[in-house]
Amino acid sequence: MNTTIKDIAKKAGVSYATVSRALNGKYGVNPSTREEIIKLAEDMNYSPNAIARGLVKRQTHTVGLIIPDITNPFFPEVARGAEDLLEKKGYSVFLCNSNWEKNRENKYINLLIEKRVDGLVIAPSSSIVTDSDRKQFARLPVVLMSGVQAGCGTDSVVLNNIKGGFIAGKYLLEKGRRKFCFIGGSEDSFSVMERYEGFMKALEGYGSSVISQDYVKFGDYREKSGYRIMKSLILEKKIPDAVFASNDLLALGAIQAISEEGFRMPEDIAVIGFDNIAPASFRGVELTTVEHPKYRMGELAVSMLLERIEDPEKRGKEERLVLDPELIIRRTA
Amino acid sequence: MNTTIKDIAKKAGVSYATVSRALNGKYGVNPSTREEIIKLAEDMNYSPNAIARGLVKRQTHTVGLIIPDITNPFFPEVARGAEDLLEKKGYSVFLCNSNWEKNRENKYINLLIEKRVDGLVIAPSSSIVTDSDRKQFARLPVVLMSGVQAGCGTDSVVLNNIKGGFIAGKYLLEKGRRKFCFIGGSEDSFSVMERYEGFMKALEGYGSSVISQDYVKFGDYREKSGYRIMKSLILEKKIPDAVFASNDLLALGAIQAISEEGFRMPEDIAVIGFDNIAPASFRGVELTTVEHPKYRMGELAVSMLLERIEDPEKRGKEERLVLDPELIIRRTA
DNA sequence: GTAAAGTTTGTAAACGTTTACTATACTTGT
DNA sequence: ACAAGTATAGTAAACGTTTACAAACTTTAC
Repeated sequence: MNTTIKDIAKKAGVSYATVSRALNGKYGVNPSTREEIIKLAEDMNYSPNAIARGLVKRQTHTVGLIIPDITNPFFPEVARGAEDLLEKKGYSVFLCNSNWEKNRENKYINLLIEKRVDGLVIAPSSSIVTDSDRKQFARLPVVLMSGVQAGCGTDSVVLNNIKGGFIAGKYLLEKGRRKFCFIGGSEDSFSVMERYEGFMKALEGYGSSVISQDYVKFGDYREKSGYRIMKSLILEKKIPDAVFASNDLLALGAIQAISEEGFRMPEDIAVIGFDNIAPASFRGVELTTVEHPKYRMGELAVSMLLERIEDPEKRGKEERLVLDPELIIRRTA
Repeated sequence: MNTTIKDIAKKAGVSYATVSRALNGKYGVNPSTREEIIKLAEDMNYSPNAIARGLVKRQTHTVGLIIPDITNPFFPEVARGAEDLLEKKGYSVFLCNSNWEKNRENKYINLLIEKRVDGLVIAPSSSIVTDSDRKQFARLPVVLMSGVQAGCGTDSVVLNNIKGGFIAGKYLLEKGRRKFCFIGGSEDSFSVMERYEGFMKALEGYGSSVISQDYVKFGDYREKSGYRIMKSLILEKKIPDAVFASNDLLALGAIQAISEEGFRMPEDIAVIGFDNIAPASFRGVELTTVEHPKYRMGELAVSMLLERIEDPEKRGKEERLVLDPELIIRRTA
């Protein structure tokens, strides 16, 4: 069994209140007894029980981080940004993969509330915030990240996706491209649609001459999906001169199909991805893409959360932090 | 304030022991009262306090996962394997990045012990297990992963690195390569040295004619390091016909240097990496490498840990699970 | 009709802390 | 020498559960 404060008290011949005070550096205990107690604690291999402390203090110094999938190269950086700041502030973090399932996400939210985390950072599996979500979010500070609609009723930190799509489209246009293709992840995804919207906005004025609806395709967020979409487009003899994918994985898949079919990049077809995940910068890939400050996003989300945990005043104002994207020009466009 | 069991008891007009029993599906409460209590709990938005429960049951259904860096593409898969199984078993997981710092790792171990996790899965930042480690590990079930020496005194799941190095060397030899280069991460890393050892074993009988000491280089585990090492080797006119890197990131860096310098792969120089991280399979990369069952490793480590948590009998036997590597032949060798 | 057994409920202690309140023993200043 | 203040320590309640034990009531069996 673990040593407790009472064991120490007994050995030191004092009450356990004194031990608590001594160990927590509180005012009002004789320096010599304090010293003795600290030494005793060390000798007895004492480790304070954070569970018991959490019960009385009603806070656990723990937060939950719910993301769709840590295996998706977008999220490790977000997680790292979050964790680094949390660690510095003395918090621990529960990692939860929702696996893009609303159901698993909800189960986790409930579980974390039961475990009395001090707050929640969520990169939601789906853009829509349900009533049941809202009910849960009322119980504790929550900050949403990435792909969250304005007016969702919760604090959030997001990317300016519209701008991201816009700068990609604008660049391609300036490079003289005139036959565009858009490959998106899920049509239900808010951020995908925003990127699409921004992209189309850049193309305004050029109208349907530069992008026709059968060059706009949706799948899931995976490489394979980008590959399949691009491949079948090419096989149908629909050859664009520029492809904008709503994320890098999709773009990577598209690249694979494009080079398999013998087209050169960017000469024949230019490709721009989104997010600037690590593999995008590898030699032999060198994907032109839109930078998404992932680490920063995780960090900011946590910083907002901590503010709200520490100061209840700041809660419920539905603040929205918007990060700026940036075009990273490499080989493929 | 959150609803407690007592609030429910008051409203239902029963003692709170009864509420506890009802909610936990324990034997011995009248079906109709139980139903009423459950309904009441729902209406009152009751969420059981896992902290309080943890205090009395002396278990938290929580484990800690300490890894060097979730941003390193090796670890997300490990983490996912761990988390998937834990989730299924009703456990939550603390994610901790040691950032390869022994100091941060130790801080985390202490913190997690304070938070009374039921067990720990650690991918250590350094291969050596110190006395202070051992002292902490005696307090709770611990399973070590990856790069852990036999005889370290703790249960572990590892890869057969020697075999991994061996099959890489053997394959290269069979392909007629005769001028080898080895690029390793830290020399202090046990798994790097094992991979080296296996590699050299394959080359036995050929002796120093095929690999000289100035073709054996160490750096850190990052892409940049592989790039730098390979680049300077080539600039010194030391041109091997085969490179074996102790991990894929290093190999990716080496590839970059090699193609920048105008050599063809595998014709001029063959490259084999290690771990088979996701980017290794991308088009334009297609790195030949040694598969490391990462997801499985996370899963197995957790499964061992859970065994030990649930059955104290199984503790302290220093069991060692060894996974088998496998050569994945792609473009670069 | 009653003893035995079973069902349902309540009481109270325990888990390991923190902390408000109280009590005692020293210091000071006058 | 004594009132007032200060430094140090102790007591006990609280945090929200679970659970051993006891109590009350209901069935069942004969």
